[in-house]
Amino acid sequence: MSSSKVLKAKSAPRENYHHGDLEAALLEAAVNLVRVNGPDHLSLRAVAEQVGVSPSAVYHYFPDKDSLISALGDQLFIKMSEMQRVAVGGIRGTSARAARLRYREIGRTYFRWANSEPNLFRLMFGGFCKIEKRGTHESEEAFLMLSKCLDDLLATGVITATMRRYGELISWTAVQGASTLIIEGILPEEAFEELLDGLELAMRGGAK
Amino acid sequence: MSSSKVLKAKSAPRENYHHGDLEAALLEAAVNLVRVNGPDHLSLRAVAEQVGVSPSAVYHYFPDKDSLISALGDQLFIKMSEMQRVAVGGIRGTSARAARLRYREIGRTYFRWANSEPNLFRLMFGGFCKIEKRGTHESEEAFLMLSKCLDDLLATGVITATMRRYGELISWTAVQGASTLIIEGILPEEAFEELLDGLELAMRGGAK
DNA sequence: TGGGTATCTGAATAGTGTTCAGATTATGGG
DNA sequence: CCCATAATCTGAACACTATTCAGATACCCA
Repeated sequence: MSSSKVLKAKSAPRENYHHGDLEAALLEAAVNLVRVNGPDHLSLRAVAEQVGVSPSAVYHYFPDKDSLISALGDQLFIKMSEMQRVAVGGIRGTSARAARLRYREIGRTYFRWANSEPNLFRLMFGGFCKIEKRGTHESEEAFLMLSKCLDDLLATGVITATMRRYGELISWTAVQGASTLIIEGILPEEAFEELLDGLELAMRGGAK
Repeated sequence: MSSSKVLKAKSAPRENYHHGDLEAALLEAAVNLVRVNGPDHLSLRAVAEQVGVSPSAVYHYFPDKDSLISALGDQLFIKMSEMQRVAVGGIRGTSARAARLRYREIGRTYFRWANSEPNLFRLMFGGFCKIEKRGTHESEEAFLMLSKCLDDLLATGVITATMRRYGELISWTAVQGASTLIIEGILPEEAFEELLDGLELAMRGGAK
């Protein structure tokens, strides 16, 4: 199945027995394999082999294969919320225009992440990583970012107070759902910008 | 891992060599296993064993394990759109109230399906089944049902013409996303009804 | 320097998807 | 009715997987 041999870890190609910090190297190797082969079809042995270590070595850092995947999921949630912070931070200003751009950019970043790395997105939201308390925490951070963005929209008079109440929920779920439906080939890619148009319009109105 | 032995296929417990129609029996066994163990962790051998057949027999009906899963996905898409038809058909009348109830019921049925069988939902939308042309077809059928429902809402003056344009996209993606986020434990279950409230409100307004 | 400990290996077990030669049964034509 | 042919299923094999554990290795601190 594996047509081309991948090179070992870049940080420590052939160190003496003890590998600097395996845990990180394993996660890095795993994320690359998942990206290519999907969250199912991840092989523990392949991860170990790519790092240049015995399969058994993995079990000193993760009790399970599923635990490795869960840890990977946590890492991806953090990475994703960092991308959001960068994206929204890149648009400055207190004008209504800036607030609207920020709103759209939050959604776009979410979708771009999903669309550029579908297999990682599937890992995060496909029931692979058992979220106990960690993942929820990171998700709430992204949620707060969206919440703050909607506050700006309300302050600048772009959205109504009524829709402010439901804006978070609708925006988040719609962007999440669109990401899934598009990467699974059920919705066309162009649908996403259209969705953003619709969402912005919906946020404007909504009063009885 | 398997604590309790499951009984053989009900239709033909121990027929003579040739099993009436395997393909259906295999799919039925597979859907039960996926429901319990998740779309990953599905074992071809376990499917064969539950039907009471050799593992090799599967390959006369499906070239692959992934093909079996894809076929299962197709079946689930059909089943889901049938549930939608039943749900929306149960609410009759041309009043605005009936139209609103239908709108909510479409979303609820979608979510109820996801929430009651999370592993089947994950199979459908988690990148397991490679949709070529089939899955899209069934999805479009469900899409048309929602579309017709929105037409009723427009005709009875519940929603504005502007939001009619984006209503399908927003509603579908939001319900899809909420289903995912809730079954993965990221959003609380109560959020769904709140989302429906918000969606209904959003459909009402939206005009500039 | 030596002892203790964290780290990693090698081999073994049980289970997986997949292939293929051959056994078994159904089916249709004489 | 019987036989040849085709469809269906089995058994064993291969390469691969996760997981366990006794033991080898290298680091670190006393």
